[in-house]
Amino acid sequence: MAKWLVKTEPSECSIDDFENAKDQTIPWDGVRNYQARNFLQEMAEGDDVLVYHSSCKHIGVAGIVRVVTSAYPDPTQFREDSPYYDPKSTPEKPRWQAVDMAFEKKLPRLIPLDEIKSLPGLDGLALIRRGNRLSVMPVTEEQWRIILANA
DNA sequence: GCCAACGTTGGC
DNA sequence: GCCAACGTTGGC
Repeated sequence: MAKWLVKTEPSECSIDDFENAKDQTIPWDGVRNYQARNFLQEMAEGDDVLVYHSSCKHIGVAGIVRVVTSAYPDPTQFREDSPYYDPKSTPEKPRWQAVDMAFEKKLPRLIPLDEIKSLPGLDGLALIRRGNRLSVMPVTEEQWRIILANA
């Protein structure tokens, strides 16, 4: 099973939204960056994902969700009324992918970004590379262990 | 609200 | 295919 980290603005979709949805799944859509999309495509059912809250008061890793589908064409790219509409996408040649995710758990406490930055052994993690804007990224077993050991 | 860093776009 | 202009991300 691969492991991942996704960024989200909690005002859009937070770990609490997942928890409140409980048995339902939430589509992870609206990703409009090719590198991030490629990672979405690599995701498989059963993969674990760290949920990172960005652009908010308490920035950091807030919980874990699970991938419950493989990637499929992101329906929002075809909807003209969606902020994620992409006129260059067609159902025959979709540009963007989505996966469905389900709540796994909320961490006992949020692990703040500055704490993650201070942990040794995370130099390779895209999240803390300077100027990084990637919203979907792989996490190695080692990085996963280091981050969660701090929860 | 600021602004550095980055990705994308489009003219040439 | 280059690169300047522009828009967006995201921490501070």
